[in-house]
Amino acid sequence: MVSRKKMPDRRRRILEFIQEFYFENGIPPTVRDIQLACEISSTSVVDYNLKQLESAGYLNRRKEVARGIELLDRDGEPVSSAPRVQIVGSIAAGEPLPVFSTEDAAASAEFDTVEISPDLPRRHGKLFALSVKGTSMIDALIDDGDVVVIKPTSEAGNGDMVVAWIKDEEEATLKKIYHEGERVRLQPANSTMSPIYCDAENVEVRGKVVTVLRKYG
Amino acid sequence: MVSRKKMPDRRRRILEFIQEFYFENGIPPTVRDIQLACEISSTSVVDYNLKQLESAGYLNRRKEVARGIELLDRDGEPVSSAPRVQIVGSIAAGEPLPVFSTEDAAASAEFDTVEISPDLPRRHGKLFALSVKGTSMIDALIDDGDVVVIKPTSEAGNGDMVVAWIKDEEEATLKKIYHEGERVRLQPANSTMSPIYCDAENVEVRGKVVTVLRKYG
DNA sequence: CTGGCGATAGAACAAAGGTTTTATGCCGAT
DNA sequence: ATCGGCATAAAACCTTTGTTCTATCGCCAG
Repeated sequence: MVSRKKMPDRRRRILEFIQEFYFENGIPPTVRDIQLACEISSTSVVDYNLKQLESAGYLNRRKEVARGIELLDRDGEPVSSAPRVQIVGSIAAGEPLPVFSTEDAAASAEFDTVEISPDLPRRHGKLFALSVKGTSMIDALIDDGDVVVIKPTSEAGNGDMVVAWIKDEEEATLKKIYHEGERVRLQPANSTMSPIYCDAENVEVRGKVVTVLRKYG
Repeated sequence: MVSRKKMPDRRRRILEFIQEFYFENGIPPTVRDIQLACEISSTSVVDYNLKQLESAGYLNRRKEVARGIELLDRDGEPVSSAPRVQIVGSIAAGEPLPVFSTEDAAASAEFDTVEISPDLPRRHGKLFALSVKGTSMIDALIDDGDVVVIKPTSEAGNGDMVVAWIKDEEEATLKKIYHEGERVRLQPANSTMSPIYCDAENVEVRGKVVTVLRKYG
């Protein structure tokens, strides 16, 4: 994998400028745009730093193409203007959760997708989605038909909204999680509802909820 | 305004290619990319058609800039890769609603914005957003801190989720609306809750809710 | 001190790509 | 027939922009 540490100031500045420029103009900057903005004396210096950024995995350069810089997200994927995530299944009380791994999802192309805001993959990397079946998540303010976007992980900090699988109930649910020693508190997002307490052994975190999508009309 | 009718086949093809190319590559095509893809014998023909498309309001051309084509949406606004809508205020029970008109919002630049999925403005045109203060919309499955994206309109069909202002209660709310003769039924999104009935005269629709944004973490 | 390495410079080159000029075929209106 | 607009052509032109070459500077380990 690519190293992601100490980057020279100027290099960081260049990268930030590219992101900002692309965001504002919808096209990548030229080498000379960068040169000007970052007060660099020579285009060759820009080129040098771009090459460094490229081999560090921050961006891609289309050869001999005007404005050929292509920004990459943390997984090395191009930052698309209309990112989509796959809906790998549904979540409902009492139904097993679909297994979702990066490989699986990439391999099986036959899933629905939803378009999401571009900054989500920028911030969280690879994401998946589940559609919610039924109103069993209503205490988490999530309705039938809503789509929850999930960052796969088995670790969760206190207060994270997670996809939790409660083993002995055979039930999947969306709750805020709090580790309290031997047990786990699952708190509905709806503050008027009461929490659930479970044995820590009995709860499996499958992912963190990044956002909820609900469309009307 | 710009006329939007009978467009020569080739011109339409060019426009579609630009959209497709930009979508797939994240950068606009060059004149020669278009020439090749649309099987046109000369760059000048492409240029000619681009000029036509430009004066018809479909796109913008940055002069003397490589890959300077900028697609415009139906309002003549650049199709940004990361569209943002302004949060023109907040919505809460018992507080007046901010006035939102296209002109107002464009003029006063000092608002927060949220990034939204690009297909929303494509489908709905100009949009606004309100941040929800307090838990008074909890029956509509909308939490404190959520942001609702709104298409401004005073008309609403049955079943639309709308921003409704109830005059004599001096209260703004988010509900599904149903016209029932002399009166209006305001139905919470949460199916376990009961509807409210109001006099039709007493309810003002300010806009339709297009989507709800809720972020975790 | 000194060779090596990361970073910077200045200048020039060459390909990519926007723009222009001039000419031609195809109508529909006069 | 013919004039004018619309659309198409071919070729050249020239700016923009990626790329390369060579040299220098600071720093650090040997």
